[in-house]
Amino acid sequence: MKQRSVTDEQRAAKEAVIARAALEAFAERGFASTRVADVAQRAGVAKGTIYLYFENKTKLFEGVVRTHLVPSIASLEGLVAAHEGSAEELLRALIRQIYVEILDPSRSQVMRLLIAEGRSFPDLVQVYFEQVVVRAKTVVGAALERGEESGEFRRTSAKRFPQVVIGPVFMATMWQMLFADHASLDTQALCDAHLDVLFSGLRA
Amino acid sequence: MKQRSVTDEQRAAKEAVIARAALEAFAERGFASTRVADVAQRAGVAKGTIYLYFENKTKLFEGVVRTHLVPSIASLEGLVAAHEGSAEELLRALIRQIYVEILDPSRSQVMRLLIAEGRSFPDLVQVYFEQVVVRAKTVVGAALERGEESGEFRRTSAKRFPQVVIGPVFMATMWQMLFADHASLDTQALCDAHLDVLFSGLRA
Amino acid sequence: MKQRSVTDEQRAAKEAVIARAALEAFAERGFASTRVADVAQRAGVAKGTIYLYFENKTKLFEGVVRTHLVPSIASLEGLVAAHEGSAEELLRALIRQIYVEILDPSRSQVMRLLIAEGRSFPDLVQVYFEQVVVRAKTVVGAALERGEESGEFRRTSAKRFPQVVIGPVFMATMWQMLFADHASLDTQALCDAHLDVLFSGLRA
Amino acid sequence: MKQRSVTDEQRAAKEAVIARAALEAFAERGFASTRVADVAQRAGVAKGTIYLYFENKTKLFEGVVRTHLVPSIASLEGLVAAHEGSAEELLRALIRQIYVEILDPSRSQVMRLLIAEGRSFPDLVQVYFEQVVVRAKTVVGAALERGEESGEFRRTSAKRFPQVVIGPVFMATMWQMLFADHASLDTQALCDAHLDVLFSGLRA
DNA sequence: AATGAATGAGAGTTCATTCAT
DNA sequence: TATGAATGAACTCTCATTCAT
Repeated sequence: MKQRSVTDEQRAAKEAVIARAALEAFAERGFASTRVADVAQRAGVAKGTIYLYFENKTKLFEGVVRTHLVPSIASLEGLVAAHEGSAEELLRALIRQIYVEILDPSRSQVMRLLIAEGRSFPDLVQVYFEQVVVRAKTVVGAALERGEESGEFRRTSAKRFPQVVIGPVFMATMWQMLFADHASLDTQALCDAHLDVLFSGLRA
Repeated sequence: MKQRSVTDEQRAAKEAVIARAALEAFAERGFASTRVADVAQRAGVAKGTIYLYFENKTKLFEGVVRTHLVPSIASLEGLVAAHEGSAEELLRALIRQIYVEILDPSRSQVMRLLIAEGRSFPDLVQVYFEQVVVRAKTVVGAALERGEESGEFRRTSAKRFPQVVIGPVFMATMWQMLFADHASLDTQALCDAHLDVLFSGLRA
Repeated sequence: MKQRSVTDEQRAAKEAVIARAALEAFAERGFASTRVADVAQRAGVAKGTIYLYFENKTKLFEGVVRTHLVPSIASLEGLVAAHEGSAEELLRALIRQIYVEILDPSRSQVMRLLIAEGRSFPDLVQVYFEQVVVRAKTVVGAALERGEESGEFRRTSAKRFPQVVIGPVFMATMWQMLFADHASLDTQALCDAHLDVLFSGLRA
Repeated sequence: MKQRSVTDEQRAAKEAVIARAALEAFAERGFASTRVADVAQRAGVAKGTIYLYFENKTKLFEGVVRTHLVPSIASLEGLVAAHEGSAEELLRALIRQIYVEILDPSRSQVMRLLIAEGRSFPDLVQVYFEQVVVRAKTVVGAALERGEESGEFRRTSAKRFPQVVIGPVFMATMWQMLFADHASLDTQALCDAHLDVLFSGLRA
């Protein structure tokens, strides 16, 4: 048992190494242009070893993306569940947290990969939609709802369209990935500007 | 002369047919996964014919993207130059127009392609940045500035970050491309919600 | 009639232009690497025009080689038939003429082409063998025979192997084609040395 | 160490198999007409395997030719260095050895390839010129010189033109490659006739 | 379990040949 | 008769995947 468990740990560890290498490689070159040999080299293993951990290149991609998909939303949901103060405070905290999460390189790389390869991986898109997008939308929607209920926020149709609230965060991520070389954003200042305009716009 | 002009026209026409087919194919599958033969079939020509119009697959991609890159900003700049009413009216008109432009399939497909393949085509990214992004940013920034000057808008740092204003439009586009199958957006309603929140947030 | 004859002349003239262009192109790049479009450009006609004069690329090659194959031997045969002086004088004249003929660029290019492409064009090799090689061998053999009969030359087996007599000429041609850039031969001096050694070797 | 050395041997062995197959294929069809798949089939490996040993088709050709280029001259140079008898004996031995070397199929095939493809591979021609031609010329020239110095040979300009001495050997090779089917040479008898005429011509 | 040599399907590209003009 | 745009077969080269070691 102990023996096996050690082996399992080792296996999981190497799988993680490969997955990390794969994410970087895919993010850098896209799915089709990434060679399995590249991933192997980055991971410091031989080409054939990849196939001991992942069935094929497609499964490798799916595995890697899935791995990096889910974990971030729970913390947002936790914020909402735990929060006891004003709706504005809650929404501010949420948005700031979203900025943090989404600007994390491996998270934004996954988003980029989904935008790039989504057409070829509809299952991944669906998982992402259900596990991330819908939940994030729900969380933000709930905060907006709470603010309207409490009378803090005007009644707007924003709660039906949390995209209005999230849009700038999303755009900032894409901007950084594409244009950081040309004009890097001061995301902290952008976040402040975003919150300033947003809450002026929402307040009753 | 007439003869030649007809030939040139024909050439341009066929080049356009190929370019259109290529845009669709690249948008659907990405650069690397798109086979030249696919583009040919879509365009209704033989594989070899592509090479009479484009030097190679890379040049085809660049050509197609470049073709669809530029044209939309001039109309926005025209709006600003011609506008005589309030800053709010101007900005509303601008944003509505951006929604229209950006949601146009060929325009949004090009954006998606740039996000997907930008790492491999830095020149294209640069052109897009200079010809589209900077100009759009300038236009929106100018409208915000005008509103602050006239006292219509509060003094916020939004004018330094037009991304706050544009973000929702951008997100709507990406949403439609990725999630239209799962939950298509009512972009008209979203635009209204966006403008509602935005101008409440901006007004002095 | 006149009309037709003029047309025929024109046809023959253009065919000759194409053939000349083809010879140059083939000599420069070999059969497989020569593009029909290259020949057309050299000849100053359009690609399709070639096919009005030659059935296909292979026939073009065969035609061109055949055209340049035959004409040179008759003059040698004429020399032998007409000669009345000593066998040495005859053989000297023959060899000098062979130097002249064989070093002519178009003739040596044809030889090179046959060496290069012979395996793929056995018919051409056969024609060359029968129309050129055998006849040249016969001519030289006859001169040697005549010298032995007259007592001018020792009886050697050279008459069975005119290659011994011709070899240096042949080698000089190949040398010039391959090594002219590195060390061009003084073919006149080489011819003199050749004749010097040869006739000292042959004389009774 | 042992392990690695076995691997190296295996690698070298397979490379040699491929090189041999390639030489045959190129000799038979020329560079451009030879398909990499043909070489692979001859070598009994898959198409892709060729590329594990040679960068591309051109490098394969160059490698193969280079491999078969050099080795033969050293033995001739050895003959000259070691010889102690008469110049005639030396030159006879040299020429007989040249007949042996040059008529060896792989050697003559390489010569044919250089004649055929030299225009496209000037580097190979240069190597051949420097490593083979110049050295052979020097060796033969030295033997001639020695004969003149010792008073065995007349003073002729043959020593400036060893082509006069080598020509028949060279021609015999080409003859065999092109015309063996039509009239195979008795190279032994030709060599005898050659030496007979040559030394009668050279003797003082 | 790990390796990396070997495989061969598949892609980009070229070019001999055709044919509408 | 002459053109050159169009075709598609055939080629080189790559790379996901397998498998003997």
